[in-house]
Amino acid sequence: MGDRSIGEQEMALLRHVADVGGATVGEVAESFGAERDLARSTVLTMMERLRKKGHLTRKLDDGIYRYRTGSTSAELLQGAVGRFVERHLGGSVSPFAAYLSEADDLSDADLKELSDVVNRLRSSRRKERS
Amino acid sequence: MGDRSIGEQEMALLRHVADVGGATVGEVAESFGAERDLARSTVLTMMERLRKKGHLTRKLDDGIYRYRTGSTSAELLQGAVGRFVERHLGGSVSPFAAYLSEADDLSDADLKELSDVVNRLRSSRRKERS
DNA sequence: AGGTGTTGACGACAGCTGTAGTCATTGCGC
DNA sequence: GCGCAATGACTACAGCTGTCGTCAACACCT
Repeated sequence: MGDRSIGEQEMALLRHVADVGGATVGEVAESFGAERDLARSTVLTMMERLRKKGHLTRKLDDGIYRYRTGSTSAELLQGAVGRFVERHLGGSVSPFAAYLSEADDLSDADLKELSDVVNRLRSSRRKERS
Repeated sequence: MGDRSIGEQEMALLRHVADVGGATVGEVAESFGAERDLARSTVLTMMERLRKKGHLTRKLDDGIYRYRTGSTSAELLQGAVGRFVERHLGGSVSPFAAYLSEADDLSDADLKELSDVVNRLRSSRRKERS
């Protein structure tokens, strides 16, 4: 178990499965796999590795296995971000701020979202300090 | 060349060299290497790999090689963040926002920095739209 | 019965990373 | 002159990821 490390392509596949809410190897190969030009066996191998690592579960359904994730796509991403911040940035988000200030292709929606989050955090800080 | 991929430990080493502004293998082994319990040969191997990949340069100085980075530690981190956002988040910053809103150990300094950046971006947006 | 497509399970291989051992050279102290 | 420590260059190897090929078992269609 314990072995929860995950690669980039694996994460993409995992999110795909999470997004469609469960899928068979054949289905994943036709959508996700076809987009990236992967052989069916490649998709199968990745899904089985993810299962061995505990990121996917499967259940026999009508004769074929249907795979599912335990988390939503958003949760997976959030976890990935957390690991990244922890491991690469040593827990500080300051480098991320530096990146943002240079990002010219930031969408208005992203900016608003960030702004909202920051405001929410700020106001909750104020409360705690009182 | 082109081959600029980099691993986690490699990035840490690279940043260390950037931070001290250039160092010999022996020096890196004694500081960075000792902290992480790495053999001198391990450090040497990593530094040479980084050099082959173009992340480090070296120059004979008093009989021994002194290695240097082309970028500052901050720039390296920023690049890492950029690659992460690009590859894992598909260019969207929204998952980062989700992460932030859950991060309870965010420092006041980090929060202020984020807030400042967001404000700066917002005001420049206003200007552009006018 | 025979061909065809789908599914599952393995085995395999290459490239990257992390980590180290070993060997030859060289400069320095005794 | 000799031994020791520092240096640099190689070689090596294991684990993870990404990618497949192949084989066997079934299910169907004709």
